[in-house]
Amino acid sequence: MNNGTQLTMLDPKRLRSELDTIASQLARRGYTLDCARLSELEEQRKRLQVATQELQNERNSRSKAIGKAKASGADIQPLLAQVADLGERLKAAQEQLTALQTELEEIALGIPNLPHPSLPDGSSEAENREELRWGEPPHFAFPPLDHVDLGVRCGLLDLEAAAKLTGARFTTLHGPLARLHRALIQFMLDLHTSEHGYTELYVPYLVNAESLRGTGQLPKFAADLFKLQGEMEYYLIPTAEVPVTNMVRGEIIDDARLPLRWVAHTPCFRSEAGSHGKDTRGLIRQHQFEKVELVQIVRPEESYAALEALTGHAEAVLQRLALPYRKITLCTGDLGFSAAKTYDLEVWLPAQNSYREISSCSNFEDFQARRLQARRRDPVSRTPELVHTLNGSGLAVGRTLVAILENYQQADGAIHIPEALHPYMGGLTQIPARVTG
RNA sequence: GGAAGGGUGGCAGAGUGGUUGAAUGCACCGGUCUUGAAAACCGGCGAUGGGUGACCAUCCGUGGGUUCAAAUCCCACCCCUUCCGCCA
Repeated sequence: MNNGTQLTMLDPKRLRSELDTIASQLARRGYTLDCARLSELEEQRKRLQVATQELQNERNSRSKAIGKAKASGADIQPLLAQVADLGERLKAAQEQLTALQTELEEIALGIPNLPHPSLPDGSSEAENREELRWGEPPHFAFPPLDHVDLGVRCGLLDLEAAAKLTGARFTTLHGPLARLHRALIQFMLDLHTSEHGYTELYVPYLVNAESLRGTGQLPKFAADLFKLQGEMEYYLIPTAEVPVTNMVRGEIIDDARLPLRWVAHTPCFRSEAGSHGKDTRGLIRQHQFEKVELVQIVRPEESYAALEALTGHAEAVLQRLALPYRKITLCTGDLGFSAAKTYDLEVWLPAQNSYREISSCSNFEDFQARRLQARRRDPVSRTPELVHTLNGSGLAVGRTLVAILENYQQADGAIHIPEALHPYMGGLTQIPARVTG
Protein backbone atom coordinates (compact mmCIF):
# COMPACT_ATOMS: atom_id res chain seq x y z
CA MET A 1 0.00 0.00 0.00
CA ASN A 2 1.12 3.49 -0.69
CA ASN A 3 2.02 5.51 2.38
CA GLY A 4 3.82 8.22 0.55
CA THR A 5 1.55 11.15 1.22
CA GLN A 6 2.03 12.13 4.79
CA LEU A 7 -0.13 15.06 5.62
CA THR A 8 0.23 14.67 9.33
CA MET A 9 1.54 17.72 11.07
CA LEU A 10 2.62 16.17 14.33
CA ASP A 11 5.06 13.29 14.28
CA PRO A 12 2.85 10.28 13.49
CA LYS A 13 5.10 7.96 15.46
CA ARG A 14 4.80 10.05 18.58
CA LEU A 15 1.09 10.35 17.99
CA ARG A 16 0.91 6.59 18.37
CA SER A 17 3.47 5.89 21.05
CA GLU A 18 2.96 8.96 23.25
CA LEU A 19 -0.71 9.60 22.74
CA ASP A 20 -1.43 10.56 26.35
CA THR A 21 1.52 12.92 26.63
CA ILE A 22 0.53 14.63 23.41
CA ALA A 23 -3.09 14.85 24.49
CA SER A 24 -2.14 16.59 27.72
CA GLN A 25 0.15 19.04 25.90
CA LEU A 26 -2.66 19.83 23.48
CA ALA A 27 -5.03 20.30 26.39
CA ARG A 28 -2.82 23.21 27.50
CA ARG A 29 -3.95 25.10 24.43
CA GLY A 30 -7.56 24.09 24.82
CA TYR A 31 -7.57 21.33 22.21
CA THR A 32 -9.23 18.07 23.14
CA LEU A 33 -7.80 15.03 21.44
CA ASP A 34 -10.17 12.08 21.11
CA CYS A 35 -7.67 9.48 22.28
CA ALA A 36 -10.10 6.58 22.43
CA ARG A 37 -11.25 7.03 18.88
CA LEU A 38 -7.75 7.65 17.62
CA SER A 39 -6.25 4.55 19.18
CA GLU A 40 -9.16 2.45 17.97
CA LEU A 41 -8.68 3.64 14.40
CA GLU A 42 -4.97 3.17 14.75
CA GLU A 43 -5.39 -0.42 15.83
CA GLN A 44 -7.64 -1.09 12.85
CA ARG A 45 -5.14 0.58 10.59
CA LYS A 46 -2.33 -1.60 11.80
CA ARG A 47 -4.33 -4.78 11.31
CA LEU A 48 -5.48 -3.81 7.84
CA GLN A 49 -2.06 -2.65 6.74
CA VAL A 50 -0.37 -5.87 7.80
CA ALA A 51 -3.07 -7.93 6.06
CA THR A 52 -2.83 -5.86 2.89
CA GLN A 53 0.92 -6.07 2.76
CA GLU A 54 0.78 -9.83 3.20
CA LEU A 55 -1.47 -10.06 0.18
CA GLN A 56 0.86 -7.86 -1.81
CA ASN A 57 3.77 -10.02 -0.79
CA GLU A 58 1.91 -13.10 -2.00
CA ARG A 59 1.10 -11.50 -5.33
CA ASN A 60 4.69 -10.42 -5.81
CA SER A 61 6.23 -13.78 -5.06
CA ARG A 62 3.71 -15.63 -7.20
CA SER A 63 4.26 -13.29 -10.09
CA LYS A 64 7.98 -13.85 -9.82
CA ALA A 65 7.40 -17.61 -9.86
CA ILE A 66 5.31 -17.26 -13.01
CA GLY A 67 8.06 -15.25 -14.62
CA LYS A 68 10.61 -17.95 -13.79
CA ALA A 69 8.36 -20.76 -14.98
CA LYS A 70 7.73 -18.97 -18.24
CA ALA A 71 11.44 -18.40 -18.75
CA SER A 72 12.14 -22.11 -18.26
CA GLY A 73 9.37 -23.05 -20.69
CA ALA A 74 7.08 -24.70 -18.13
CA ASP A 75 3.30 -24.65 -18.35
CA ILE A 76 1.97 -21.48 -16.69
CA GLN A 77 -1.76 -22.18 -16.72
CA PRO A 78 -1.96 -23.93 -13.31
CA LEU A 79 -0.01 -21.13 -11.72
CA LEU A 80 -2.32 -18.54 -13.22
CA ALA A 81 -5.33 -20.39 -11.87
CA GLN A 82 -3.88 -20.20 -8.36
CA VAL A 83 -3.77 -16.40 -8.40
CA ALA A 84 -7.19 -15.95 -9.96
CA ASP A 85 -8.94 -14.36 -6.97
CA LEU A 86 -5.86 -12.75 -5.44
CA GLY A 87 -6.38 -9.53 -7.30
CA GLU A 88 -9.92 -9.15 -6.01
CA ARG A 89 -8.97 -9.79 -2.40
CA LEU A 90 -6.05 -7.39 -2.63
CA LYS A 91 -8.14 -4.66 -4.16
CA ALA A 92 -10.77 -4.97 -1.43
CA ALA A 93 -8.14 -4.82 1.29
CA GLN A 94 -6.47 -1.81 -0.30
CA GLU A 95 -9.72 0.07 -0.56
CA GLN A 96 -10.52 -0.49 3.08
CA LEU A 97 -7.05 0.57 4.11
CA THR A 98 -7.14 3.72 1.99
CA ALA A 99 -10.47 4.73 3.47
CA LEU A 100 -9.15 4.25 6.97
CA GLN A 101 -5.95 6.13 6.29
CA THR A 102 -7.92 9.01 4.83
CA GLU A 103 -10.00 9.17 7.97
CA LEU A 104 -6.92 9.14 10.20
CA GLU A 105 -5.28 11.78 8.05
CA GLU A 106 -8.25 14.11 8.33
CA ILE A 107 -8.09 13.89 12.09
CA ALA A 108 -4.34 14.47 12.09
CA LEU A 109 -4.69 17.53 9.84
CA GLY A 110 -6.90 19.23 12.39
CA ILE A 111 -4.47 18.82 15.26
CA PRO A 112 -2.49 21.99 16.07
CA ASN A 113 1.16 22.11 17.05
CA LEU A 114 2.29 21.36 20.59
CA PRO A 115 3.00 24.46 22.67
CA HIS A 116 6.54 24.96 23.91
CA PRO A 117 6.92 24.39 27.70
CA SER A 118 7.99 28.00 28.24
CA LEU A 119 4.59 29.38 27.27
CA PRO A 120 2.23 30.71 29.91
CA ASP A 121 -1.03 28.79 30.19
CA GLY A 122 -4.13 30.66 29.22
CA SER A 123 -7.28 30.68 27.18
CA SER A 124 -7.16 34.17 25.70
CA GLU A 125 -4.88 37.10 25.02
CA ALA A 126 -5.46 38.24 28.58
CA GLU A 127 -3.00 35.60 29.75
CA ASN A 128 -0.24 36.60 27.34
CA ARG A 129 2.98 37.42 29.15
CA GLU A 130 4.62 40.79 28.70
CA GLU A 131 8.37 40.35 28.34
CA LEU A 132 9.54 43.91 27.99
CA ARG A 133 8.63 47.48 27.09
CA TRP A 134 10.92 49.61 25.00
CA GLY A 135 10.72 53.37 24.65
CA GLU A 136 8.46 55.94 26.25
CA PRO A 137 4.99 56.64 24.88
CA PRO A 138 5.10 60.30 23.80
CA HIS A 139 3.36 62.97 25.87
CA PHE A 140 1.30 65.43 23.88
CA ALA A 141 0.37 68.90 24.99
CA PHE A 142 -2.75 68.48 22.86
CA PRO A 143 -5.22 65.68 22.27
CA PRO A 144 -3.49 63.42 19.76
CA LEU A 145 -5.36 62.62 16.57
CA ASP A 146 -5.58 59.17 15.11
CA HIS A 147 -3.87 58.32 11.83
CA VAL A 148 -7.04 58.72 9.77
CA ASP A 149 -7.64 62.28 10.95
CA LEU A 150 -3.97 63.09 10.51
CA GLY A 151 -3.82 61.65 7.03
CA VAL A 152 -7.00 63.30 5.89
CA ARG A 153 -5.92 66.62 7.42
CA CYS A 154 -2.71 66.47 5.42
CA GLY A 155 -4.80 65.66 2.38
CA LEU A 156 -2.66 62.57 1.74
CA LEU A 157 -4.89 59.74 2.86
CA ASP A 158 -8.01 59.01 0.84
CA LEU A 159 -10.00 56.03 2.02
CA GLU A 160 -13.10 57.17 0.14
CA ALA A 161 -11.28 57.01 -3.15
CA ALA A 162 -10.21 53.44 -2.39
CA ALA A 163 -13.79 52.59 -1.47
CA LYS A 164 -14.86 53.89 -4.85
CA LEU A 165 -12.16 52.01 -6.70
CA THR A 166 -12.62 48.77 -4.86
CA GLY A 167 -14.51 48.75 -1.58
CA ALA A 168 -14.06 48.82 2.14
CA ARG A 169 -10.70 48.01 3.74
CA PHE A 170 -8.56 49.47 0.97
CA THR A 171 -6.63 52.71 0.87
CA THR A 172 -4.97 55.26 -1.35
CA LEU A 173 -1.96 57.30 -0.27
CA HIS A 174 -0.69 60.50 -1.88
CA GLY A 175 2.62 62.28 -2.36
CA PRO A 176 4.92 62.29 0.65
CA LEU A 177 2.75 59.79 2.51
CA ALA A 178 2.98 57.30 -0.35
CA ARG A 179 6.70 57.94 -0.38
CA LEU A 180 6.97 57.41 3.36
CA HIS A 181 5.23 54.10 2.88
CA ARG A 182 7.76 53.12 0.21
CA ALA A 183 10.63 54.44 2.32
CA LEU A 184 9.65 52.13 5.15
CA ILE A 185 9.88 49.12 2.84
CA GLN A 186 13.30 50.13 1.53
CA PHE A 187 14.57 50.90 5.01
CA MET A 188 13.47 47.55 6.40
CA LEU A 189 14.89 45.54 3.51
CA ASP A 190 18.19 47.38 3.71
CA LEU A 191 18.46 46.87 7.46
CA HIS A 192 17.79 43.14 7.31
CA THR A 193 20.03 42.46 4.34
CA SER A 194 22.99 44.62 5.30
CA GLU A 195 23.01 44.20 9.08
CA HIS A 196 21.06 41.05 9.95
CA GLY A 197 22.39 38.65 7.36
CA TYR A 198 19.24 38.01 5.33
CA THR A 199 19.15 37.42 1.61
CA GLU A 200 16.48 39.35 -0.23
CA LEU A 201 14.00 37.33 -2.22
CA TYR A 202 11.49 38.31 -4.87
CA VAL A 203 8.65 35.82 -5.07
CA PRO A 204 5.26 35.25 -6.73
CA TYR A 205 2.23 36.89 -5.18
CA LEU A 206 0.02 34.10 -6.46
CA VAL A 207 0.53 30.58 -5.18
CA ASN A 208 -1.04 27.18 -5.73
CA ALA A 209 -2.97 25.17 -3.19
CA GLU A 210 -0.06 22.88 -2.49
CA SER A 211 2.02 25.75 -1.16
CA LEU A 212 -0.81 26.85 1.11
CA ARG A 213 -1.12 23.32 2.43
CA GLY A 214 2.61 23.31 3.08
CA THR A 215 2.53 26.25 5.44
CA GLY A 216 -0.81 25.28 6.97
CA GLN A 217 -3.25 27.88 5.57
CA LEU A 218 -5.11 25.08 3.85
CA PRO A 219 -7.27 23.19 4.35
CA LYS A 220 -8.37 24.78 7.63
CA PHE A 221 -8.27 28.47 6.82
CA ALA A 222 -9.55 28.68 3.27
CA ALA A 223 -12.05 31.36 4.26
CA ASP A 224 -9.26 33.81 5.03
CA LEU A 225 -7.87 33.63 1.50
CA PHE A 226 -8.65 35.30 -1.82
CA LYS A 227 -8.93 32.67 -4.52
CA LEU A 228 -8.71 33.51 -8.20
CA GLN A 229 -11.52 32.70 -10.58
CA GLY A 230 -10.80 30.62 -13.64
CA GLU A 231 -9.16 27.35 -14.48
CA MET A 232 -5.92 28.25 -12.70
CA GLU A 233 -6.33 27.28 -9.07
CA TYR A 234 -4.29 30.14 -7.68
CA TYR A 235 -4.59 32.16 -4.51
CA LEU A 236 -3.37 35.63 -3.54
CA ILE A 237 -0.76 35.25 -0.83
CA PRO A 238 -1.91 36.21 2.69
CA THR A 239 1.75 36.65 3.68
CA ALA A 240 5.20 36.18 2.13
CA GLU A 241 5.62 33.30 4.53
CA VAL A 242 3.81 31.11 2.01
CA PRO A 243 6.00 31.53 -1.08
CA VAL A 244 9.22 31.99 0.87
CA THR A 245 8.89 29.02 3.21
CA ASN A 246 7.71 26.83 0.33
CA MET A 247 11.04 27.49 -1.38
CA VAL A 248 12.35 24.47 0.51
CA ARG A 249 9.34 22.24 -0.04
CA GLY A 250 10.41 18.74 -1.02
CA GLU A 251 14.09 19.64 -0.75
CA ILE A 252 16.86 17.86 1.06
CA ILE A 253 19.02 20.82 1.94
CA ASP A 254 22.77 20.52 2.15
CA ASP A 255 23.60 21.08 5.81
CA ALA A 256 26.31 23.58 4.91
CA ARG A 257 23.67 25.90 3.48
CA LEU A 258 21.91 26.18 6.82
CA PRO A 259 20.70 28.32 8.37
CA LEU A 260 18.82 29.97 5.51
CA ARG A 261 17.77 33.55 6.24
CA TRP A 262 15.45 35.13 3.74
CA VAL A 263 13.69 38.48 3.68
CA ALA A 264 10.99 39.41 1.20
CA HIS A 265 8.72 42.37 0.71
CA THR A 266 5.31 41.48 -0.69
CA PRO A 267 1.80 42.73 -0.62
CA CYS A 268 -0.48 40.54 1.49
CA PHE A 269 -4.12 39.84 0.76
CA ARG A 270 -6.59 38.71 3.38
CA SER A 271 -10.32 38.38 3.14
CA GLU A 272 -10.72 39.17 6.85
CA ALA A 273 -13.78 36.97 6.93
CA GLY A 274 -15.17 36.91 10.41
CA SER A 275 -13.71 40.25 11.43
CA HIS A 276 -16.68 42.39 10.42
CA GLY A 277 -16.91 45.43 12.61
CA LYS A 278 -13.38 44.95 13.92
CA ASP A 279 -10.85 47.72 13.25
CA THR A 280 -13.08 49.15 10.56
CA ARG A 281 -11.45 52.55 10.78
CA GLY A 282 -8.27 53.34 8.95
CA LEU A 283 -5.31 51.23 7.94
CA ILE A 284 -5.14 48.79 10.82
CA ARG A 285 -6.99 45.95 9.12
CA GLN A 286 -6.98 46.00 5.33
CA HIS A 287 -7.61 43.47 2.58
CA GLN A 288 -4.32 44.52 1.00
CA PHE A 289 -1.23 45.58 2.89
CA GLU A 290 2.54 45.46 2.52
CA LYS A 291 4.79 43.46 4.74
CA VAL A 292 8.50 42.78 4.98
CA GLU A 293 8.78 39.19 6.11
CA LEU A 294 11.67 37.37 7.74
CA VAL A 295 11.96 33.62 7.24
CA GLN A 296 14.56 31.25 8.62
CA ILE A 297 15.18 27.60 7.85
CA VAL A 298 17.41 26.16 10.54
CA ARG A 299 18.83 23.04 12.16
CA PRO A 300 16.44 21.72 14.82
CA GLU A 301 18.77 22.35 17.75
CA GLU A 302 19.19 25.98 16.69
CA SER A 303 15.59 27.01 16.27
CA TYR A 304 14.97 28.59 19.66
CA ALA A 305 18.14 30.66 19.48
CA ALA A 306 16.99 31.63 15.98
CA LEU A 307 13.59 32.72 17.32
CA GLU A 308 15.29 35.07 19.78
CA ALA A 309 17.51 36.45 17.03
CA LEU A 310 14.70 36.87 14.52
CA THR A 311 12.52 38.64 17.06
CA GLY A 312 15.46 40.91 17.79
CA HIS A 313 15.73 41.73 14.10
CA ALA A 314 12.11 42.82 14.03
CA GLU A 315 12.61 44.81 17.23
CA ALA A 316 15.58 46.56 15.66
CA VAL A 317 13.25 48.14 13.09
CA LEU A 318 11.07 49.62 15.82
CA GLN A 319 14.11 50.81 17.73
CA ARG A 320 15.66 52.52 14.71
CA LEU A 321 12.35 54.25 14.12
CA ALA A 322 12.20 55.12 17.83
CA LEU A 323 8.71 53.72 18.13
CA PRO A 324 7.71 52.58 21.63
CA TYR A 325 6.70 48.95 21.75
CA ARG A 326 6.34 45.96 23.98
CA LYS A 327 7.15 42.32 23.47
CA ILE A 328 4.80 39.61 24.64
CA THR A 329 4.83 35.84 24.66
CA LEU A 330 1.58 34.39 23.45
CA CYS A 331 -0.08 32.09 25.96
CA THR A 332 -1.10 28.57 24.99
CA GLY A 333 -4.65 29.59 24.18
CA ASP A 334 -3.70 32.50 21.92
CA LEU A 335 -1.13 30.56 19.92
CA GLY A 336 -1.58 30.15 16.18
CA PHE A 337 -2.42 26.75 14.77
CA SER A 338 1.05 25.87 13.44
CA ALA A 339 3.26 27.63 15.98
CA ALA A 340 5.07 26.14 18.97
CA LYS A 341 6.04 29.54 20.34
CA THR A 342 5.23 33.09 19.27
CA TYR A 343 6.41 36.51 20.34
CA ASP A 344 4.20 39.39 19.34
CA LEU A 345 5.61 42.89 19.08
CA GLU A 346 3.06 45.58 19.81
CA VAL A 347 3.65 49.20 18.90
CA TRP A 348 2.30 52.10 20.88
CA LEU A 349 -0.62 53.88 19.22
CA PRO A 350 -1.38 57.15 21.04
CA ALA A 351 -4.87 57.56 19.61
CA GLN A 352 -5.89 54.13 20.82
CA ASN A 353 -3.93 54.65 24.03
CA SER A 354 -2.72 51.07 23.73
CA TYR A 355 -0.21 48.73 22.15
CA ARG A 356 -1.22 47.06 18.87
CA GLU A 357 0.34 44.08 17.11
CA ILE A 358 2.87 45.05 14.46
CA SER A 359 4.88 41.83 14.24
CA SER A 360 4.42 38.19 15.08
CA CYS A 361 7.51 36.00 15.31
CA SER A 362 7.07 32.26 15.51
CA ASN A 363 8.98 29.03 15.72
CA PHE A 364 7.06 26.22 14.04
CA GLU A 365 9.69 23.61 14.92
CA ASP A 366 9.17 20.72 12.47
CA PHE A 367 5.39 21.22 12.10
CA GLN A 368 5.52 23.03 8.75
CA ALA A 369 8.65 21.15 7.67
CA ARG A 370 6.83 17.84 7.97
CA ARG A 371 4.10 18.92 5.58
CA LEU A 372 6.64 20.58 3.34
CA GLN A 373 8.95 17.57 3.48
CA ALA A 374 11.72 20.09 4.02
CA ARG A 375 14.76 18.25 5.29
CA ARG A 376 18.49 18.47 5.78
CA ARG A 377 21.00 15.70 5.49
CA ASP A 378 22.61 15.13 8.85
CA PRO A 379 26.36 15.28 8.22
CA VAL A 380 27.05 12.52 10.78
CA SER A 381 24.26 10.01 10.29
CA ARG A 382 23.88 10.89 6.58
CA THR A 383 20.13 10.48 6.92
CA PRO A 384 17.53 13.13 6.12
CA GLU A 385 16.00 14.95 9.06
CA LEU A 386 13.25 17.56 9.17
CA VAL A 387 14.43 21.15 9.50
CA HIS A 388 12.79 23.77 11.69
CA THR A 389 11.07 26.80 10.17
CA LEU A 390 10.51 30.26 11.61
CA ASN A 391 9.09 33.51 10.43
CA GLY A 392 8.20 36.96 11.62
CA SER A 393 7.08 40.29 10.30
CA GLY A 394 9.87 42.72 10.04
CA LEU A 395 7.49 44.68 9.99
CA ALA A 396 3.92 45.10 8.81
CA VAL A 397 4.36 48.24 6.75
CA GLY A 398 0.84 49.68 6.94
CA ARG A 399 0.76 49.49 10.69
CA THR A 400 4.25 50.97 10.92
CA LEU A 401 2.99 53.91 8.87
CA VAL A 402 0.09 54.29 11.29
CA ALA A 403 2.49 54.24 14.23
CA ILE A 404 4.69 56.92 12.70
CA LEU A 405 1.76 59.18 11.92
CA GLU A 406 0.39 58.95 15.42
CA ASN A 407 3.62 58.98 17.41
CA TYR A 408 5.33 61.72 15.40
CA GLN A 409 2.40 64.10 15.05
CA GLN A 410 2.82 67.75 15.89
CA ALA A 411 0.37 70.23 17.33
CA ASP A 412 -0.32 71.70 13.90
CA GLY A 413 -0.94 68.32 12.32
CA ALA A 414 2.49 67.98 10.70
CA ILE A 415 4.32 64.67 10.95
CA HIS A 416 8.00 64.48 11.77
CA ILE A 417 9.86 61.80 9.87
CA PRO A 418 12.10 59.50 11.96
CA GLU A 419 15.75 60.14 11.30
CA ALA A 420 16.44 56.62 10.04
CA LEU A 421 14.11 57.33 7.11
CA HIS A 422 15.58 60.65 6.06
CA PRO A 423 17.91 59.09 3.47
CA TYR A 424 14.90 57.44 1.89
CA MET A 425 12.82 60.64 1.79
CA GLY A 426 15.05 62.75 -0.40
CA GLY A 427 15.83 65.17 2.38
CA LEU A 428 12.26 65.62 3.57
CA THR A 429 12.21 65.73 7.37
CA GLN A 430 8.54 66.26 7.95
CA ILE A 431 5.22 65.98 6.23
CA PRO A 432 3.59 69.38 6.45
CA ALA A 433 0.10 69.76 7.86
CA ARG A 434 -1.27 70.90 4.54
CA VAL A 435 -0.05 69.66 1.23
CA THR A 436 -1.46 70.85 -2.00
CA GLY A 437 -1.68 68.56 -4.99
C1' G B 1 -1.06 30.49 -29.50
C1' G B 2 1.85 26.68 -33.01
C1' A B 3 5.83 22.68 -33.26
C1' A B 4 9.26 19.25 -31.09
C1' G B 5 11.72 16.95 -27.01
C1' G B 6 11.85 15.61 -21.93
C1' G B 7 10.49 14.62 -16.41
C1' U B 8 14.29 8.18 -13.13
C1' G B 9 18.22 8.14 -6.48
C1' G B 10 21.97 14.42 -3.50
C1' C B 11 23.49 15.54 -8.85
C1' A B 12 24.31 13.72 -13.90
C1' G B 13 22.46 9.75 -16.67
C1' A B 14 21.21 4.24 -18.54
C1' G B 15 17.06 1.34 -18.65
C1' U B 16 10.85 -0.07 -23.10
C1' G B 17 6.59 -6.12 -19.65
C1' G B 18 9.17 -10.63 -15.61
C1' U B 19 14.84 -12.40 -9.84
C1' U B 20 15.50 -3.97 -11.94
C1' G B 21 14.69 -0.38 -6.28
C1' A B 22 16.81 0.46 -10.63
C1' A B 23 23.46 0.11 -14.83
C1' U B 24 27.31 3.78 -14.94
C1' G B 25 29.71 8.33 -13.44
C1' C B 26 30.08 12.32 -9.81
C1' A B 27 29.39 13.55 -4.76
C1' C B 28 29.49 11.34 0.08
C1' C B 29 31.23 7.61 4.08
C1' G B 30 34.87 3.63 5.65
C1' G B 31 39.54 1.20 4.46
C1' U B 32 44.53 0.26 1.92
C1' C B 33 48.72 3.09 0.39
C1' U B 34 51.34 7.93 2.07
C1' U B 35 55.35 11.79 6.85
C1' G B 36 50.55 14.33 5.55
C1' A B 37 47.38 15.42 1.50
C1' A B 38 46.14 14.34 -3.48
C1' A B 39 45.92 10.36 -6.90
C1' A B 40 45.10 5.18 -7.28
C1' C B 41 42.79 0.81 -5.48
C1' C B 42 39.00 -1.99 -2.29
C1' G B 43 34.29 -1.72 0.14
C1' G B 44 29.80 0.92 1.38
C1' C B 45 26.02 4.38 0.05
C1' G B 46 18.03 6.26 -2.06
C1' A B 47 13.46 7.57 0.49
C1' U B 48 8.93 6.59 3.08
C1' G B 49 5.86 3.34 5.88
C1' G B 50 4.87 -1.33 8.85
C1' G B 51 7.00 -5.15 12.25
C1' U B 52 10.39 -6.38 18.91
C1' G B 53 13.00 -8.79 14.95
C1' A B 54 14.79 -12.04 10.50
C1' C B 55 12.13 -9.16 7.22
C1' C B 56 7.89 -7.00 4.46
C1' A B 57 5.38 -3.13 1.65
C1' U B 58 5.40 1.35 -1.30
C1' C B 59 7.89 4.99 -4.39
C1' C B 60 11.06 6.10 -11.46
C1' G B 61 6.35 14.04 -12.60
C1' U B 62 0.73 13.36 -10.79
C1' G B 63 -3.81 10.54 -11.15
C1' G B 64 -6.45 6.57 -13.47
C1' G B 65 -6.32 1.94 -16.56
C1' U B 66 -4.47 -2.93 -18.88
C1' U B 67 -1.80 -7.47 -16.83
C1' C B 68 -0.56 -13.08 -12.85
C1' A B 69 3.44 -9.19 -13.18
C1' A B 70 4.45 -1.99 -15.14
C1' A B 71 9.96 2.76 -14.59
C1' U B 72 8.68 0.03 -19.16
C1' C B 73 2.03 -0.58 -22.47
C1' C B 74 -2.80 2.75 -22.68
C1' C B 75 -5.62 7.40 -21.12
C1' A B 76 -5.89 12.19 -18.69
C1' C B 77 -3.42 16.04 -16.29
C1' C B 78 0.89 18.98 -14.40
C1' C B 79 5.74 20.81 -15.08
C1' C B 80 10.40 21.80 -17.72
C1' U B 81 13.52 22.70 -22.19
C1' U B 82 14.16 24.26 -27.36
C1' C B 83 12.25 26.64 -31.86
C1' C B 84 8.40 29.93 -34.15
C1' G B 85 4.63 33.71 -33.27
C1' C B 86 2.77 37.48 -29.88
C1' C B 87 3.61 40.71 -25.79
C1' A B 88 4.74 44.16 -20.53
